[in-house]
Amino acid sequence: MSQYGIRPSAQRVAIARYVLATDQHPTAEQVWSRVRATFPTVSRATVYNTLQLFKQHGLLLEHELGGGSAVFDPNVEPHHHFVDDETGEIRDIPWSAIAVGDVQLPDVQVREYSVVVRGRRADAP
Amino acid sequence: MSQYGIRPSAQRVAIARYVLATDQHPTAEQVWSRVRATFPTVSRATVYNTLQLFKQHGLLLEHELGGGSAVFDPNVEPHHHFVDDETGEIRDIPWSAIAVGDVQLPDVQVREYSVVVRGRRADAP
DNA sequence: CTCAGATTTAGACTTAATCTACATCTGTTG
DNA sequence: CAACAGATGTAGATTAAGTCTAAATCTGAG
Repeated sequence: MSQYGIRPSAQRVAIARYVLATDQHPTAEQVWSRVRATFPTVSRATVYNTLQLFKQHGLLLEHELGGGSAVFDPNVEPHHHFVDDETGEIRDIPWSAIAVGDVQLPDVQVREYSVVVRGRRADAP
Repeated sequence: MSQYGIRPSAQRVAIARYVLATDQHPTAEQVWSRVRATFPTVSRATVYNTLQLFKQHGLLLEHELGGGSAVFDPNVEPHHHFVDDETGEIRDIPWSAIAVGDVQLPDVQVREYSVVVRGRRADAP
């Protein structure tokens, strides 16, 4: 973590161990709740601050995909997303799984783009 | 409006006149604020309820594209979105402007998909 | 006209997220 | 090692979006 210029405090390490390893796309509140299991005194503000810090240093991406709250994703490579209409669950889709042609818009410098897919599990009841 | 089985109360007409005609992608709070200018007694609950009603009847789409709040869009045809990193402004992109290949995911029934593009205006300071 | 059901209202409530003021920790310097 | 400054963390207040509730009002069928 220090390679990124982030001082590895105990709180930050506890947060990192969870959020940099999960593929669950947790919300900030879910991260807080999860981290408190092993670090009961960690405050909400520290979790929110640390998530923003990780994001600023390129360790995390923050997505808003519905459900009313932002989720965090340690997969910082370009990829697409699937959102389950019924459960809200989010799944990463590999970049190569969807072919997207040139994205050029008049008067726009494109920084990034991705496809958001919504639907349901084929075997859902 | 009655063709859709929606009783056209004065409040609903006032809301519809704004939100079904705009391309500004307003949030619910912005709709409320805008409608109050011509209908000062309309309540927040009515605006929220009516937006959901219009959405359920296919007159509106609701998008979450960052900025922390949902926006409403009377353009219900498939299309993509551009989000300005600096202003948060949202612009519709015609479906035909971006070529997207087959979207097929294992064990998933796809209901819809679209591309979200982020960047800045080319002439921004 | 009456009344049941639909609609609206004001305000309380919930939740995510941010902010603030103070406390604590840590690395550096003497 | 001790002291200090800056970085980090804390609890709790605050804000903002959105939802809910109970009561009031409207509307149209009979």
